[in-house]
Amino acid sequence: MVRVRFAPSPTGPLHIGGLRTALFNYLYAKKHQGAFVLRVEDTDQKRKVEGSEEYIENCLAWCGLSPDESPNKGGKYGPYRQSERGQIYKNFINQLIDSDRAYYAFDTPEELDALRSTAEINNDRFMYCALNRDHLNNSLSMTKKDVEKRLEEGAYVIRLKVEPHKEIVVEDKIRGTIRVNSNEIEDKILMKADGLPTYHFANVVDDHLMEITTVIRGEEWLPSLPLHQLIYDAFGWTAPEFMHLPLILNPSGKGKLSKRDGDKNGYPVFPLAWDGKEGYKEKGFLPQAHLNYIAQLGWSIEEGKEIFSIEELIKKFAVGNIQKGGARFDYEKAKWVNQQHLANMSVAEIIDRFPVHLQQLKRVYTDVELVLALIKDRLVLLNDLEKESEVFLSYPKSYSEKGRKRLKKFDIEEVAHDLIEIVGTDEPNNYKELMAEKANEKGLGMGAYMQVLRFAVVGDLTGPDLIPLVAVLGKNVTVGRLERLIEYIND
RNA sequence: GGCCCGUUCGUCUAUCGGUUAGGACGCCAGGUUUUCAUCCUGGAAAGAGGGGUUCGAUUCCCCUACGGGCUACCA
Repeated sequence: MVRVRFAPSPTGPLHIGGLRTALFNYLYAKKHQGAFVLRVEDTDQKRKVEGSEEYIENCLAWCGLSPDESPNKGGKYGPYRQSERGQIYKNFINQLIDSDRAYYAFDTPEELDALRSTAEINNDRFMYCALNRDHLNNSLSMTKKDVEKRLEEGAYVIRLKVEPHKEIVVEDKIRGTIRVNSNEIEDKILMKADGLPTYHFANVVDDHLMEITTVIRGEEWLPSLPLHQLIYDAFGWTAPEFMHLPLILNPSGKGKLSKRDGDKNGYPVFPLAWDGKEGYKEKGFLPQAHLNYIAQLGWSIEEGKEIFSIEELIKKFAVGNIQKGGARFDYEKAKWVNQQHLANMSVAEIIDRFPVHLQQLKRVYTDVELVLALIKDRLVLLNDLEKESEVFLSYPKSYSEKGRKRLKKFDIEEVAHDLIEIVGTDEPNNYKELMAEKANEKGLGMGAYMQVLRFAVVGDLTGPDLIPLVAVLGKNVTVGRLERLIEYIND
């Protein structure tokens, strides 16, 4: 059975890249009727950020990517929080010590820093490895007695004993075979002085214990894949298969998408609001539309088609179509995808699913469907519902400067009076015809009447289909707005 | 610096040796709607560079350039 995991660390909010990793894990699990596991990698207590674990769960919930096993939900492979698995790691690290695949090291961080700086000065790199481990303070270089003494004092780490001059061959489902010489790999720390494992160690132990069959994670992990392979080998375990997803890049400037990019570019990088900043939900994105767009970053789903439901994404998920290069996030296209999803929804569905955005409208109109039918095509984001509702709820709060200028060529007051007469005495069905007559009479274009009417009703030159709009507003309101415009003109 | 991974229109991408290099977003221009939006049609816009292999390279190989990632007792 396929088992995949999404393993974020609660060091802050989940961002777009993390969400896509979660999505791909979810799609892969569902496609193969497997399990989608959420594991919280909180072994670095210093970097832990309050509330971020809950935030991650909330994001997944908003998107409908609900895990089959998680810290909250539990499961038979738990606990699912690494901070609660301390004893497990201790047991397994002892195995490695006993089999001479790992060793104790007593060098202080300061000592190591010093070694690194000197190396850097000499245009070199310090690497803790077979070449120099005999000259450093560890259980391989020291006498047994000294080692015992240092162990009693505490303050030690455990390092992987990497055998030099070996070719390590790893396989990535997206990139193929990768070969690295073990001389390039450091004797990485597996257990820190605080008794907690590093990512590399906890990750391998947990993936093994949780029987993960496929590891789907970001490309930033690719360089440590050979190291992970070495750890699997040290235990004599078979490694799962790996898929390293291309990174999501910052649209402007350089590097991968980061927290700060949101502020700079004026759009969110988080699914939900965080730290007072709006997320995609608050901006009015539909979760399925957001996932649809994110899925396309680095994955060509199907030629000539862009809009997919989650069910379709599951059905079509295939490793072979995943891109190798990083993809830049494009907010404009993300919005377009949302617009398409909204357009594909029926008026009834929108009313049913987003009552919050329609509260005002419902208070005034008994037939909200009628109103929504007029504005549905104009919606890009869900929040546009409020914006588009305004014209149905209140007189124009202001008149656009652009509109003013455009209408200057007409005698607005005269046209408005004609319109009051038309609207006040006849039915919407006849408006156009009557306007045409008047226009003809005055030697004006039909546009003059339509535009002045729109300007009076909306306060701008854009808005829903005008005659149906006026029909919904009713005579009194429309005439009132025309009178208001005349007042404004004469002001 | 070292190691690893990448590189097709501005952006996301199609192409699995032979194509006028296709689509989408955005942009521009027309059309429909005697209004707005939607919609429709058209346009500009790409294989990083250099070597090979081949009858033929965007496609396969090598080099260079560029981009990205990693290089912590972070994940």
